[in-house]
Amino acid sequence: MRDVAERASVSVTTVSHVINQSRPVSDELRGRVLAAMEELGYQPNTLARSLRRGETHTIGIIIPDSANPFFAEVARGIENTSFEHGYSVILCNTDNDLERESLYTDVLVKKQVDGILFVAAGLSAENIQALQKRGIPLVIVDRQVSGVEVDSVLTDNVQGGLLATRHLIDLGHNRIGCIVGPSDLTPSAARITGYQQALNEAGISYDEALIVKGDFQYESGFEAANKLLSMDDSPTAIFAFNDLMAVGALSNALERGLEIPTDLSVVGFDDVRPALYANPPITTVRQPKYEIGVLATQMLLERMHDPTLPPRTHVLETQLVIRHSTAPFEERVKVIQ
Amino acid sequence: MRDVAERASVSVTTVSHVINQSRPVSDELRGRVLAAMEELGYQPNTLARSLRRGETHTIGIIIPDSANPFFAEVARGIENTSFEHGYSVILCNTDNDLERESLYTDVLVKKQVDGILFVAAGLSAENIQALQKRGIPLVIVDRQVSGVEVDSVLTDNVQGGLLATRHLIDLGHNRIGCIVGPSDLTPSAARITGYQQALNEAGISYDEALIVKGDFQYESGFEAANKLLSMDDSPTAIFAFNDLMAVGALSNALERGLEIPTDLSVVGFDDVRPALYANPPITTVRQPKYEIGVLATQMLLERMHDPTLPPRTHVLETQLVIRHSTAPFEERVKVIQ
DNA sequence: ATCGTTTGCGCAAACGATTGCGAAGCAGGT
DNA sequence: ACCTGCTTCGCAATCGTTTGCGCAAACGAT
Repeated sequence: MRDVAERASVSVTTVSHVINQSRPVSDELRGRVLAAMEELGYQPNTLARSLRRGETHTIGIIIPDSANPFFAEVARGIENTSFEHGYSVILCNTDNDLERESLYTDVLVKKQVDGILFVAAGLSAENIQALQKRGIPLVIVDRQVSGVEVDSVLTDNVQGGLLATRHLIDLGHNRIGCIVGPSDLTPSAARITGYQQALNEAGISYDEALIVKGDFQYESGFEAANKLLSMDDSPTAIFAFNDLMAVGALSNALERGLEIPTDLSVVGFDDVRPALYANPPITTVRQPKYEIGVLATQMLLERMHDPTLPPRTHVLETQLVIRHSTAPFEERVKVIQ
Repeated sequence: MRDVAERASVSVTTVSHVINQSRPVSDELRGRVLAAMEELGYQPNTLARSLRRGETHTIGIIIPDSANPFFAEVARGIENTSFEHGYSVILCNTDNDLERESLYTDVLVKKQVDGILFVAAGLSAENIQALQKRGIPLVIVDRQVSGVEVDSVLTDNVQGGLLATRHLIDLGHNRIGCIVGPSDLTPSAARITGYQQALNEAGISYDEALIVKGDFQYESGFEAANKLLSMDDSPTAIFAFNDLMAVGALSNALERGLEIPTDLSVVGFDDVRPALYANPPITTVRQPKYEIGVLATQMLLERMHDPTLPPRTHVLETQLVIRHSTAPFEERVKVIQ
């Protein structure tokens, strides 16, 4: 910058001001400065600017696994809108490891990111408050953490559970297996609530035996379905709490020689590509993944620009996407292989 | 830092040296400094350090689409090893948009990243040389760009094409449809070479009509298979140049009522999860995706530490993963629907 | 007593920008 | 001739570190 100033015979102050348009500069000088910058191939040093300004134009995103199709979509939404607003994103995968999460959080604050997006993160209310106290803008995505006021965007998981279950009930099913996620996670709990609510509406009693726990991975869906389908009184439909597990369940059913959807209905959650790729394509509850990322980023940007904003929570609607893995239940004689 | 120094009654110099262990400091003073840091909750300012040191401990990764399962795996490999070595990664998706790619590249150099990983990027030899001239460490992944010496890691795509095609030939197929990628991309071209080579070995003539172009997405695989399978003399096997297209092809075949693998064999490329999830699970050519990311990152780190290193190219082997989408070809009477 | 080497420490100048404050120049009004 | 009010600009401080250089004390050996 000093070189530029010298070449244009002005002070660095003036150079700074023509770069940032932070003060009127005569056309004469502006021209000289611009020319000098051009000739020297000058590139402003973002680091120095950040140091002085106290902003890095960078945000951090803490996420369990960017290779998981659900989170991958969310991340793309985040990255895209960040880019549009001139922000870069530092990607931090935690694999649900709390230690790694807090390590990464530390790195981010040390790097002075302008804000942090916590996607399905495990941090506690105290952690959040500590960050807020330090003046770090943040928004929580896909997790509900009580005991603290914080910007967050989530989807209506109760409604999602309701939609899926009602759909199956409407098709005549009354023994509906449920492949749930880790019980400590808020989304899973909410979906169970929706499931139960739908059963209640229809006067179907809740059967604990039909609930099998998975971990949101394909393999666990396969195993869970294996349990459900080898029961004496096995369910005629399965509601998996995400598509990966639904696909796993589908595979297991197919492997047993079941016809889908004739012999078994399957519905998933999320609406990620694998649900669409499956044969038959799987009926699922869509979460607006990309939009979640977009919205979360917008909220973060707004908070960064105005830290006094009251905390807001956005709850997004889910939507039932009916494909070919669900069909009416028809009473039939059970064939014993 | 000044506060810490004051509280410990030492100079900031000493504080700096106890932080960086860059000079012997008496136990007495070190103790006082450490205590002061603790009491004040002092966090060193990474920005200032980077400015002074000329290193940010951050690398950039330029990639077409981190939501694509193939790239997602590569990205995880990158992120993981970066993390292990104390580096953060800035994620830049380009969607194969050259302008966005160069915009992002610009941002990265302005942010003074210590190095850049170009994954399947479209930059030219000139672009690379320009960056090299500016002293920016970089490595190219999954693309071969001629006319410039640069670190790069790629997979042996000729071998991959060979493996897949030989497998089908060994099963007795001699009309093998091929769903290729955009022809300007080096991996696709190499796989075609492998395909042709395998045909040659077996004395099977190359039939242009069996080659259909896709764009590496599911939908294009579906469409391409649609073309191939509605030919009069349709192929008995399909080799898709990535798994997404293979899954698309599979769906199309299934939709036509074909039995897989009895009526049609399908093999993919990459070995991403969707290939495993499919029913039947798809035979494919595995690329060590995660390892590619790991290796590329290691190479980048090495170059960063020693810029004088001679440019190296690592070529990784592929591996045939036989699953249930391929079977011996049996001559049979064609059923006309 | 003398001398070269370590060891331990601080001063002040970088690094590359931004910004408060004040000065200079010029026009117009009295 | 003097004051006022704009515009346009530069000086120098500042952001939070690192680091070259100089100095003094301690040490061990001659």
